[in-house]
Amino acid sequence: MTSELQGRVRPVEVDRTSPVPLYFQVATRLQELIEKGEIGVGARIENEVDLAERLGVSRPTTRRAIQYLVERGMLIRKRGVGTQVVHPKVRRPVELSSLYDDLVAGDRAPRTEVLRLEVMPAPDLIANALEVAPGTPVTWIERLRYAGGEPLALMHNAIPLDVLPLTQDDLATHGLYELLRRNGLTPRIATQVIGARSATSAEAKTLTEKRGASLLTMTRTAWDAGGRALEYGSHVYRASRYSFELNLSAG
Amino acid sequence: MTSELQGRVRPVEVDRTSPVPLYFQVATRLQELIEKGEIGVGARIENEVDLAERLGVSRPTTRRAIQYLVERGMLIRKRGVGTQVVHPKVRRPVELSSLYDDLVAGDRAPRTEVLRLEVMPAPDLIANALEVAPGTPVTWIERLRYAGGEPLALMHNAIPLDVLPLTQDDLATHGLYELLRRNGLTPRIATQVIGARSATSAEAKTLTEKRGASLLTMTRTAWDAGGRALEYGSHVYRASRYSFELNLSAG
DNA sequence: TCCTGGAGTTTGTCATGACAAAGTATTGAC
DNA sequence: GTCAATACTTTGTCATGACAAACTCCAGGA
Repeated sequence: MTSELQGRVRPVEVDRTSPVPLYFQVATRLQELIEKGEIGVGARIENEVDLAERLGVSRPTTRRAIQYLVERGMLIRKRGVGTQVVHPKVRRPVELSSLYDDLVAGDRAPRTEVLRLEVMPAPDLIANALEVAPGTPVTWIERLRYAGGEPLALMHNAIPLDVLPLTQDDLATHGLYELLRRNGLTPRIATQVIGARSATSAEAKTLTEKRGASLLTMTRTAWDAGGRALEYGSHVYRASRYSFELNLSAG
Repeated sequence: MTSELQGRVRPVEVDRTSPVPLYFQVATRLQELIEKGEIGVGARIENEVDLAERLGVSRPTTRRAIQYLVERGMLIRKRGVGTQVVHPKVRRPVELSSLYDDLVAGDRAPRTEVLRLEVMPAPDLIANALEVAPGTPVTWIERLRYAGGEPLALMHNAIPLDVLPLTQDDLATHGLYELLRRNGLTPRIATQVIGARSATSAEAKTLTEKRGASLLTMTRTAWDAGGRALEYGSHVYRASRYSFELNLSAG
């Protein structure tokens, strides 16, 4: 019960000429120390006041750095006690990225086949999800996504025409989210529903599954920072090849 | 193009005698105004400096209140532009709650049947998920969850014995998370994997589904603020009756 | 022995002041 | 009239100072 938990952080230098905010420099450095295990799980880090003084930054700056890691689930703070390492890895909140990006990052050789691409007036269901008037022109896309040479997912998307016109070539070589971002459209908020159902015979054939095989379903609507609906998607994944991973943290 | 977007917030009073932090009072009041539609979607709110002055609080306090709503997806900020309402409802991040709590909240009359409850040494898979030594004593639970009189989910959980001893009676009438919280154990971080598969004949029978019906699967490990693993769960849900809803926001 | 009270530690909240950076709008030159 | 430079607005970052609240620990009294 003495000072066994008093893991002291090593010197952290800040670069005031850098355009990177100081609080972020401090947070990044702390994160490195924790990920490398130099500050072990369970250890308390230096208190805010001392840490600030040693780094030559103000206490609010130090606080903000620590807060950043608290929100990511690495640290917890207790008033009167201190700040403790609870997990050596960053637990990201659920990410807002496309399947394509995920596969690229996971080195699973994605390929996309565009089955259909047409402009049509939005039916009620889609108009409702996108919060636009029924009949608003949208680009309707059906794509088959392969990974490692095998079909993985059948994807249906609707993108309002005035958000972004899309071509077959773009979609064959890039993820939808990448195309959105490239045009300055950044998804910021999304609502998703994840469920499951059995494959229809057409779906089974397309995905090279048996009829009645279990499929994961995901429908999503994504909005940009301005509150404009960018995309509605209704996808089915081969449950035998794919699952969703989530990291949650509660306030 | 004049000032149509300049929705000004009405007077907001702060109560300095209240134990509720000022930033939270301001945030709550702003949230109310937005939810009631008094500040419409797309409207800009007053700038930080003016708002602070009018409320008689400092700019950091105002900033913190606004930041709180930004993180919840109601507002977005742009440097040089201002702060804009993008959504009239709070978009909560994915919640860390149990199915039981959700059903109670949704008024779906949950009922729980405890099929099995025993203490056993943790097998490798579970020990691994809980990050404890293999063989550590855990309480192993199998429960059948009903909603609206019908079976909804078959739930398997492992709780380390030194975290919390459990009895059959407790579990029949309360959700697992409620029991944890009641004993001062608050889940703070969790990792989940959501997938799907076909029901085995035993599962189908228990859940009154046809053999081969699609089931949603969810495995989860939850940790408390101290980084201690509280619970490992492996559940299957009737896909015909249940799906997961998520709200995401990307920084 | 127990437990109550107070001192000390550490994070939580709040104020004030200052400058930087990123947009927007206006003005002026060509 | 068009375009570029400039002024202005608004949020982003940072410092300093102060007090409050929650927790731990130890000493003293019942």
